[in-house]
Amino acid sequence: MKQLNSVSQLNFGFAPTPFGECAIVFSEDGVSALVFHENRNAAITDLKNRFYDIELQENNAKAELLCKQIFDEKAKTKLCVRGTEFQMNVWNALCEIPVGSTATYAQIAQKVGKPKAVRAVGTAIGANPVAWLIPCHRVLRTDGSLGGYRWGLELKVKMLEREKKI
DNA sequence: AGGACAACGGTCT
DNA sequence: AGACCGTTGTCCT
Repeated sequence: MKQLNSVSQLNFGFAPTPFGECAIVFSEDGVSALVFHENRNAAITDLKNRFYDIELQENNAKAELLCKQIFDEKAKTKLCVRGTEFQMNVWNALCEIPVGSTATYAQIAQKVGKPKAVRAVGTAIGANPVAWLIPCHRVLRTDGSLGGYRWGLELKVKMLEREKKI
């Protein structure tokens, strides 16, 4: 996955998904954010926070096309995100969890070469900017319980169930 | 099965 | 420097 470096402008828009409406931020280089929200204002606040230094241009038509591609087809979507080196490592590790299976926070910590940084892995996963595409929902606690989810545990469960069927 | 708790490491203020 | 966290292992009841 690519690192988003200094750009002045990105596209964003709202679009329907099987899990409710999402807000998505994107460019030629790939998806920079995909978030769920209670209402559009909350989404905008969230995104302005993440991209405080970048101008966001609304383009819902493009956003809908992109989401169709993401959730209908199984084509791989390019990613272009911003994060610390540690976070990038963690997110890359998440992308290696196969569809339909799960991993634990401890396993991810192991994978990024910092077996004791479990707690930090948790926060890094929580900072994931791109729901679904970076499959942070596939990470559970070591004891098998759900752990947390930034956009609500209910959504985490829905995503896991949908993947089970594929 | 479930609660309390210390230790852990990255990130934010 | 201190606090916050999508955790974990251990030690309880």
